[in-house]
Amino acid sequence: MKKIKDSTTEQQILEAAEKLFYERGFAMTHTTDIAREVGCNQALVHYYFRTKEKLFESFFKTKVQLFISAFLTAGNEETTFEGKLTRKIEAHFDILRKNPRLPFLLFNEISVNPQRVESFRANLGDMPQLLLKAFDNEIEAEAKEGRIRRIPAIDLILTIISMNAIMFIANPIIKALTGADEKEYEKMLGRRRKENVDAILRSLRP
Amino acid sequence: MKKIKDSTTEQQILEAAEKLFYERGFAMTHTTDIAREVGCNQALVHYYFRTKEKLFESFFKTKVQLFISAFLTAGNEETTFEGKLTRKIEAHFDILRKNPRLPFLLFNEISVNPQRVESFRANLGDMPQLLLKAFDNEIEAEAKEGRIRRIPAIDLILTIISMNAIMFIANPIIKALTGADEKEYEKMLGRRRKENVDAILRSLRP
DNA sequence: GATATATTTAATAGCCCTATTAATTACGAT
DNA sequence: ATCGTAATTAATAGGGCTATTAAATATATC
Repeated sequence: MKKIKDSTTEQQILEAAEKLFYERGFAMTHTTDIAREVGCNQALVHYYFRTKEKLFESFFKTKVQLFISAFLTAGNEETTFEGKLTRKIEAHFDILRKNPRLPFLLFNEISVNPQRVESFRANLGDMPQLLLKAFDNEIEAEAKEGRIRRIPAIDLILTIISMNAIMFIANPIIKALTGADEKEYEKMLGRRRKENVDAILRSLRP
Repeated sequence: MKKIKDSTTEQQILEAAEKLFYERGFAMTHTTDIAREVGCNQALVHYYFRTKEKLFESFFKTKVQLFISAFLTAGNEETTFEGKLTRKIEAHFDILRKNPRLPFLLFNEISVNPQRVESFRANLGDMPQLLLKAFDNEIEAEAKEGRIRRIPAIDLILTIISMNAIMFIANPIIKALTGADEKEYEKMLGRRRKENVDAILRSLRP
């Protein structure tokens, strides 16, 4: 009666949708494109996901969680503040490297369609506020020891996100400005990963 | 025979287009929307600009120049490296504040439609390369004096762009994460403007 | 193997969007 | 006032996209 295992088709559709949403965003990805990508009939896309909007959301939600969780999990095994922070920055960078189009899509779709912030908020609850408070405390403790200057946690987080994300968001512009090809760009990425950690740690010195 | 002065209509269309392109991007802005915004017939949009694509380009070009020129003009009256850099960072931030949707649209449209990089490149020629080289020299001179550490100019510029732009690109997400309203957000912006200069200068210390 | 259910397809309704065309009005020059 | 050009409009062709429907095929269950 019931499907035991996800037949591969539904999964395929989701994957094709992911690829195309990444490449073109929501508005410019059509259900016909998705079907063509999978090699199935366009009606199937609607059969499984009803509407394009619902398909997008089911893709979007999992990605939002992925994007956020980088900060939460990484670096907790480290003992020093500097060690923890370094690992968090690196982990964030690495997840972006694996999903280079993700930050862009995130910012884009939320901008164009502000209601999506709700799905965002619903997924996270008040975790952000708690996280910020905890982070503020850590900073305060470290500052009390005189090892770093005081800075609001939100500013530090924004700095990390922005410095890491820019390489992926601005990828085509950077290539155009610098004339770098794909290979050189990869090298830049490796350098930038170190540079970001370095610059951020320096910027925190008292 | 010839139009002496741009009749206001063409200008109005361009302005309405600008507003809507900022709000919704290219794909989701329709010529009918633009006409409605202006209060004119939709055919007029095509009468003046032929196609939606051409209309977009004529808006896009001027904006690209605006975006770039911030770096070139600002701070040249200052004498010290630190003074110059500070002014450049601030000027860049201020231009973004006046055009909060600009970086986003820039990144977005170039991502979705990579051919636009050409219009980008055509507008700028090899200015970027020259600029980078000049900046590299300034950094080297300053580093030789022991006042800052060595860093590739491209990294420094990317840091500036990313740290400044993030507040505008991620506006809705930041509001969602922090729960800030418009007023609080404005305050954050003011603080962030200072913080960016501060953090960047610190990150350069030897 | 018969029957029920799940999957897939073909066809299409209905909508909205871009761009064009042909007709109308406004306006400047002589 | 008239003629010519510019500006504007109404109407619509033509195309593409989403979503639905009804029919066909595959798959599981008994």
